Amino acid sequence: MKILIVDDEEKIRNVIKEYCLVENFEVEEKEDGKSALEALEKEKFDILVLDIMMPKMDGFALLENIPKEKRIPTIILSARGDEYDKLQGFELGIDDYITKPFSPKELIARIKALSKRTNHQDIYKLNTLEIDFLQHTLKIDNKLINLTPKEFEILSYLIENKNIAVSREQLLSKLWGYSYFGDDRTIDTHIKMLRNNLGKYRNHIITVRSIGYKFIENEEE
Amino acid sequence: MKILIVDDEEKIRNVIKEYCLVENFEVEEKEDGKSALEALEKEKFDILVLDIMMPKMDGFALLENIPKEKRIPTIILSARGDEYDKLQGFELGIDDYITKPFSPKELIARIKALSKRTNHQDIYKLNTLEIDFLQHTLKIDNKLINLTPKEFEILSYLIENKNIAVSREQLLSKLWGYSYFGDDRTIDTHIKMLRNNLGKYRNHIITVRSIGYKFIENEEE
DNA sequence: AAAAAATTTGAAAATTTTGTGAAAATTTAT
DNA sequence: ATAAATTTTCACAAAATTTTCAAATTTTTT
Repeated sequence: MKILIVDDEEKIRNVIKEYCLVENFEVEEKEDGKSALEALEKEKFDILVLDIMMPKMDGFALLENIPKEKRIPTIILSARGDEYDKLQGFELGIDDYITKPFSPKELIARIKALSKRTNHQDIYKLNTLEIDFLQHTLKIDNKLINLTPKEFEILSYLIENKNIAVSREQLLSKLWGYSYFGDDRTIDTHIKMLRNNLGKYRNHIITVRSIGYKFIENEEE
Repeated sequence: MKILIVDDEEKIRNVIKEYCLVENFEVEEKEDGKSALEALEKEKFDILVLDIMMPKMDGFALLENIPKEKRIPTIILSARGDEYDKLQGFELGIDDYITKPFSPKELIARIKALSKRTNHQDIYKLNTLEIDFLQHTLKIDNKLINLTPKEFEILSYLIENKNIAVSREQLLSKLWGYSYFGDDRTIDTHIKMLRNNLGKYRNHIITVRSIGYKFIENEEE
């Protein structure tokens, strides 16, 4: 999860950033609209946290200037009780709204909630590979591939964290649950089966030595 | 889809309307309870979006004054944190509520969700399989199949959620009720009977291992 | 180049989950 | 009240999945 924070006050940015890092969110911070726009141009973010009151280009102006196809779920930070802000913001299609002063915990909660309701993909496609999370199915070349539950879980998790190395411990704790006392290497066996089942897509699962595995979207060098 | 919006604030109405139009919903707006009642009298709406706090006749009063046969799925707009509102509203049979300030995107999402769960069809057909949800009948090859009530409920639920894996817990909570302390496996037995009764359509009920079951529309390769 | 470390792999063992028939319990109809 | 129908429980078999383990392989380090 990658978050862009735009606020002119450094203190606020730092607080938010700190909390985000605890949650393992990737964070980029900008202090004005212009540099924020540049960042949005270059990188892909999941969520935008945006202060309304900023010198030069304010939050609304920024929103208006984001090209349509680059718009992302946005949480607005604004001064308390500013009804006018709210309405304006709504018209521009913001997704949530929190008034200053706010508790960083609440902001985090809202970020999570927002990402959950916007980034809930039902289907993931990569060329002819297609995962339907609702149906619990994997298709390759339009043919159903039968995955075991664990294989499906692992694949889902890797894809949720695509392009990110996921450790064995992480997999174990997320997919097996808190107290698992089995062999680390169990995962390897599942990965083996998973790779076999992925057929020609098998090398999208990369082993990251001494860490774990990652699912890559683009077969890189 | 036709929506009636009742709110005394013009700005809010406009925002909602705009978003609804993007979704191709038909919209009618009223600014008070009285004119809303008249509109409900005259036209047929699919969903009512209703502000609680209004001068003269408030939202609750409006709900109470809608004749029983004219009542429609309702989403309440209420001031944040007003717990009392929520409860009162629920007792009157509202279907969802959202607190102000709200994101219009979320409202749209809720409207869609609500319409999905209330506007269910009366009849479902798949080749020569035909379910009449009103009559509670199942026909295959034009022959009546006698299902027990539970079997019919399960089949209905699976079909309402066709192509989605449904967990045993979900089935239990939806079909048996909140607090059921029986055996999970009861469901399996019902599924067994259901499959037998479905005859040649038996393999439209797929078991999703470690989850539950799903009804698939297309027998996939 | 050898040793060490980490991963892959195949096969077997252990475990879990599901299908099914029959009986018991409960509800509904006669 | 009795019979019939429905629902639930249960246990065992069957099927599928998960785990273990050790040898083989690959990669990294010394």
